[in-house]
Amino acid sequence: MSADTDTDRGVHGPDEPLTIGEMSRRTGVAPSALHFYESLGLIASTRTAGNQRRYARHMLRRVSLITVAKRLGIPLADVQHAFADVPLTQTPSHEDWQRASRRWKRELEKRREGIERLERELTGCIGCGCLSMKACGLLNPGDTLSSQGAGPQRLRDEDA
Amino acid sequence: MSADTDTDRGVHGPDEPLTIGEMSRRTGVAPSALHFYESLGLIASTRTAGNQRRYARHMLRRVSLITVAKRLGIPLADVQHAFADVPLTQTPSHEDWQRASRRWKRELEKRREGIERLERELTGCIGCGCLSMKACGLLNPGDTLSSQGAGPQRLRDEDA
DNA sequence: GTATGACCTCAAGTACACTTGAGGTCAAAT
DNA sequence: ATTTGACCTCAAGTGTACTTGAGGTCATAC
Repeated sequence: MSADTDTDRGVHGPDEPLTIGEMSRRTGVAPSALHFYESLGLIASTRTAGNQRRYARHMLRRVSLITVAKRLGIPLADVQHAFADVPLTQTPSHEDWQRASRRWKRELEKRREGIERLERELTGCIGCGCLSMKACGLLNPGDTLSSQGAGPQRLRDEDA
Repeated sequence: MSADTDTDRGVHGPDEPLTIGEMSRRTGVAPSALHFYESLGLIASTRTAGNQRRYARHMLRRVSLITVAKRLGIPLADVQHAFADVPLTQTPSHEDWQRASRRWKRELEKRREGIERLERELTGCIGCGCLSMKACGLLNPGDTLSSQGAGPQRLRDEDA
């Protein structure tokens, strides 16, 4: 409608949905991956009369969050949970995204704290060179304590 | 030899190597995974006359670091790099581990900073609810700026 | 009206990180 | 000597996260 020279379709008003190609270019995620995410229910699309996908704009955000999660090593299953009550089929409200933001933030905090703990411990190790010494508490799960039973395994606690 | 009642073998002096079962129990990593890591050259073992693996004690550390890396979503290929000049076949020196510690620390720093940046941005988003609004800089790679060319893609910068 | 590029589905393939299974050996205890 | 549990190799299977390809449709431009 508006005379314009975008690549795909004439540029749309801010409420018009995006084609899969547009989504892909804007998020940097391959169309095939978008198909895949949709098959998992992480994102959703409507279809045109001719069966082509159209994405509401708020899907950009979802896709971006998926990308971020991937960078942090968060599996898609967990991402699904983080999106738990952000509506998929209609534009989410402020409150929806706020709740989700908080959830993401908590997740990030947990990860950051894990890293920070490790950094502190490694810093100690750099000082004393103890990654090669018995004294280091971090990566020494039982060297001199081995015969004393169930104890050691310092490194496996935090999944629970 | 020493009369003792450990599960595998009588408890060994602090310099004796470990069986794969002992490694597995102490690190929490399955024997099959240890085989696999060995096939990738991430760890190494000597063999007994009867072709069974024996692990030097410093391998515990390597395995633990691999485990940590996995928790952080670091791929094994990168782990290999982080171990670049920690000797595999002989006990690493102080300096070897110090260099490695520093490398690990830098890696952790990078990850933490990525997370922190994201946290800051998300905190802003929680305040304003803007995960659903155009004003948010974080997850809004080009909503209103789309037709202006190559620009957006805020979320893909830091791989390089 | 026809060519071109973007899109569709579905099946199969790929890469990573392992696990499982079959078939057989090793080693400590009885 | 024989049993038992730990170990060996090698091949194939699993789960996650996609990509690639074949064969065909849609939509816009000329």
